[in-house]
Amino acid sequence: MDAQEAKDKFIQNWGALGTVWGINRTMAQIHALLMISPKSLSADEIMEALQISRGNANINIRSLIDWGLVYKELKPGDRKEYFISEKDMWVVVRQIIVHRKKRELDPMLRVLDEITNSKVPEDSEEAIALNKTIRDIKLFSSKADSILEVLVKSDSNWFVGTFLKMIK
Amino acid sequence: MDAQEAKDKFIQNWGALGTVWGINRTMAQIHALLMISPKSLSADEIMEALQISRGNANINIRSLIDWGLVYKELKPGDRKEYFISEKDMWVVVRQIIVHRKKRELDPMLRVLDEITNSKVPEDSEEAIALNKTIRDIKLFSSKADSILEVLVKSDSNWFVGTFLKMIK
DNA sequence: TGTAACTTTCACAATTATTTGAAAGTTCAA
DNA sequence: TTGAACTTTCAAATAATTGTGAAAGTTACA
Repeated sequence: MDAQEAKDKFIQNWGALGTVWGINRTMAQIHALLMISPKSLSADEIMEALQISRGNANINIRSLIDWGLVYKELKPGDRKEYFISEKDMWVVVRQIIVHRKKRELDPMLRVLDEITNSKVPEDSEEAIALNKTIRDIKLFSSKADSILEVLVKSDSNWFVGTFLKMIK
Repeated sequence: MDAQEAKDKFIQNWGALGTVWGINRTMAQIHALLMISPKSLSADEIMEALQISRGNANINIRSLIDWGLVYKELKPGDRKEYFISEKDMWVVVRQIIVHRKKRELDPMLRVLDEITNSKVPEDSEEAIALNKTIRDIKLFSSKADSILEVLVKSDSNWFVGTFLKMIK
């Protein structure tokens, strides 16, 4: 396998993985491309490498910046913007967790609270089961939330080290 | 809010959450419906409650069984199959992790191994960066894998308890 | 066996998500 | 200011996913 082939394979697969992680294919591919690029790339270079349109490139680069996975780099004396990716896997995963927690877990918890606070009368077996399910999810989520908080705030080495010690 | 309204709201939102978690809307809705149902339901009851077709109900019920989130229940003297869901949130999340790890993480790691084993010549800055990225991802994944293994094998109370103690 | 009750399959339809590309907007050096 | 270089937007096109429903398949029991 030559270098180009290996690169393509990596980008393709990272893209496929992204789709099942709530990250669209192009966004994940741009991220893959930047992760394996030793230097920052311009929008045009990204469009060229992945054969995508300007609009598509623009939107997905912005999303990546939004997620904290890609940074802008301005070169003095050049009007173009260049992009460089976060390369520390720990930080990458952390950013994804933070972002998705905010986008998905939090709204769900809001809905559950809304239902809880509206005091659905427990006048049927069904209503009781609903309330119990909601209580369970909230309890579980608050635990998951604490764990994710720690995970997000801690340093990779500390976390993995302590964790692996704990299970011995 | 009455009980029906609360139920619908819960089902709708659980469905929406599913879509961003690699689980399709209907599959998540059926799961929600079963989670808040104190008794097992037949395919017809599910179709009726969610207003979906027989084919759709069938396929998604099978997937849920596949994921280990729903169980068949056979009532003596009744040819129909009834379905009941896993209600322990810890088990639900665990099953999802197991299933997705198998479906997503493992194939990615296979691709990375394939690239590594094909010995891409490190004859350019790019090829070096690619190899480094792949090494990093593999290192990270193997750590994540150990952690998930423990998480999957352990009991909820033990896990959360030990974890929260550890971070104090 | 025959047949009624139930489950599964699958071609096509509907829906949803993504991408394109051209036009509008912005920025900055002259 | 102007206009060239660059970025952003968005309506329409395309692609991908999901859902439908009727027909085929399966099963159990008379």
